[in-house]
Parts: sequence; C-alpha cells; structure tokens
Amino acid sequence: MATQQRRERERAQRETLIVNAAREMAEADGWASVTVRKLADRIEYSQPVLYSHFAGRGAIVDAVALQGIAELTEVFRAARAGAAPGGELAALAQAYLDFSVGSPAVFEAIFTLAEGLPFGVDAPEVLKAAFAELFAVFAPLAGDRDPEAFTEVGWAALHGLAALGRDGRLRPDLLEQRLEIFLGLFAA
Amino acid sequence: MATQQRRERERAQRETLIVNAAREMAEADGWASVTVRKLADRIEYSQPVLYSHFAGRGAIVDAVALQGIAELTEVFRAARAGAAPGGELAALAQAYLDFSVGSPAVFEAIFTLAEGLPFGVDAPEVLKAAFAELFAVFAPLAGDRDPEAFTEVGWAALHGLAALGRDGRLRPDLLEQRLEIFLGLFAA
DNA sequence: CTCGATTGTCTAGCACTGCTAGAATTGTGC
DNA sequence: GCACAATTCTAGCAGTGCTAGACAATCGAG
Repeated sequence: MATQQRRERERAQRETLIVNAAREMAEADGWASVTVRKLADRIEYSQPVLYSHFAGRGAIVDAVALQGIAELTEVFRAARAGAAPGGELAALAQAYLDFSVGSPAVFEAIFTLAEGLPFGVDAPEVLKAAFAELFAVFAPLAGDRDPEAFTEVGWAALHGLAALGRDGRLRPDLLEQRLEIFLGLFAA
Repeated sequence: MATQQRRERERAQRETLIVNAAREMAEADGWASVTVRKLADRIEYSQPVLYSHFAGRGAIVDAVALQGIAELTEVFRAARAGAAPGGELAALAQAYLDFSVGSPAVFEAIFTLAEGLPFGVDAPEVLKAAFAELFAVFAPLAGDRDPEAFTEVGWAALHGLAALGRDGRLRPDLLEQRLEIFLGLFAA
C-alpha cells in the first residue's frame, strides 16, 4: 500500500538524479562525453536502470532540455521583473545571452540536440510558458505589426546573436555595439 | 615525374568524391547515418583510405561545411546580382532561407557540426567571402551605425529565422509576416 | 628485364558506443 | 518461512571511429 507510494517517490527522485548528473557531466566535459555507461557509474546503478526511466540516451538529453527551458523561463521572468520601465527588452536580451554562455551545454541541448520535443500545436506547457515570456516583452513593441510574428522575429534575432556568438562566429569586440543595434531596431 | 602529378590529380579527385558522397548521404538520410564504413563502401575503398585524406570523420564534415560555405557565397552573389535596386535584402533573405530548407544537411554541417573551422582572425578565405557578401547587402542600410556590427546583427536575425524555422520552432503560417517584419526592421 | 625499395591499399582488430535478453537478487504478501 | 513479484545486474550484441601490421602494386636502379 504505502510502500507503493514510497517506491514511486524514490523512482522520481532517481529520475531527477539522472537528469542532474547528465546535465553536470555535459556542462563539465561536453555532451559527447555523456555516455550511458559513465552516467550509470555516476549514479551508481547499472545501465538497464537508465532504460527503465528513459527510452534511450536521446530521451535523457530531451529531459535536460525540458528542464533547461523551464529554467530559462524563470530567468526571463526574473529579468522582466527586475527591469526598469522601458528596459525590459535590454534585460531580456542580456539574460538570453548570459544563459547561452553560462550554461552552454543546456543551451545546446535545447536548441541543437533535443529531438523528441514536440513544438507545434501540442508543445509542452513549459515551452509555451517560455514563449509567453518573450511575447510579454516583444508584443508591446510591435506597433501595428502582428505581435506574434514580431515576437518570433525578435526571438530569432536574439537567438542568432547567442548561437553565432557562442561558437566564435561574431567579433567579440563588437558585442556591445550589436546589442545596441538590436535594441535600437526592436525598441524603437 | 609526370606520374607524380597524375597521382596528385587522382588523389584530389578522390577527395572530392569522398566529400560529395558524404554530402549526398547526409542529405539523404541525415548525418548520423554517415559512418566511415558506409562512406568507404560507397566510394569503393577501404576505411583507412579515408584516413589518408582526412584526420577523421569530423574533418570530412568540416570539408562538406567548407564546400557548403563556398556554395552559399555563390548563392548570395547570385541573389544580389539578380535583385531589383532596393530589393537586395529581400533577395538575400530568401536565398538564405531557401538554402536552409533546400540543403538542411549542409546547413547543419556549417552551423552546428563543423568544429575544426577557424573563425576568428585567420578564417579561411571562402568564409570571409561569405561574410563580405552579407556585408555588401547590410552595410548600405546601416546609416550611422557601425556597418560591421549592423551586418552581424542582420546575419544573426536571418540565421535565427532559418535555424528556428528549420526545426519547427516557429509558426509556419507566419513565415511571410516574419519576413516582412524583418525587412521592415533592417531596410528602413 | 630483373630485382629491391617505396608507395599505396587492405585485412583484422581494438576500445568504445547505445541498447537488451536473461540470470540473479531483492523485497513483498500470505 | 515461503512462494511469488518486482527490481537490478551480468553479460553480450551489433555497430561506431580509428589504427597497426600484412599485403600488393608501382617505381627506379642496375
């Protein structure tokens, strides 16, 4: 009876243990070094245990991505809350770029590794929440343009700056000027 | 004497054969299915031959990326050349997006797989040429902003639209509105 | 034309990967 | 205490990137 509940609780606990371990390993040595064997060693269980929680390695990456999206949403919320009136976009942009360099492995999991995450109509709630945060910042600046499409363009620009900047494809010394130009384009 | 030259010619020929095969396989079934064994089978040589041309699998991906960048540059040039006065940016944007959906594997090789390509001061010539094409379109629109930084922001926005759109993270039905907004932001 | 030497290529294998069937162990309810 | 059920582990498969050493083909010298 009650043992059943304890079991499920322990299972859930172990699941987050796996996700956290995967994340830490990826952040430390890159996703390529996150192998099922090392992960199993790290949590001190054998490999099949991992497969009783996740369909495969990819599903673990997806779980890290999902957790990362939730975290990103919170980061957005905090940035928006802590910004001076009119400074929301700047705060959001800074938060996005900070996240991309502060947690590169999670960023990679979300935007280039995750494959099993549904993104269309039936996207997970946490994903819609993240977009809602972006929308809250961009929509007021849309003017007579479609607020949703405007948000997507803003997101794309921000994401491009983060993604290209992250792997050294943009001149580091122009970072501030890029940000200024970005703000000028979208906040005007 | 002359045989030496013939040898080198044949070697170069075989090298492009490898790169083309890798590209075709990636475009057909994704990069994950491009294994050294299958690649060797395809070109009808044994695996070690591949390693006499490239340092490893990653170097082959890089070669495809480099070839793709050269191609992308040509696409940019053609778009700019064929555009009506004032329509250069729209043509460039369309070309970029078309390339990302028309050759997704090459796009992936360039922007998420390539690891050995130097990007900073000593970037390969073909890479600088690609950026020069972008610069030629964006710089005239920079106004009093730094043309280089402005180009980078424009590129980032374009790249974000392509990258996020490519894996279904943007609403397909808003594609045209996004493009219009993008053009309005940068061409104004 | 013949014969070593050099160059090129291949066979076979290593260490590793994700993943899984079946044995062994643990804990549960009677 | 015991049969049963759930859980975990051992051992192994097929496939990966990569490489040492055997083999074959080509070349230059006599």
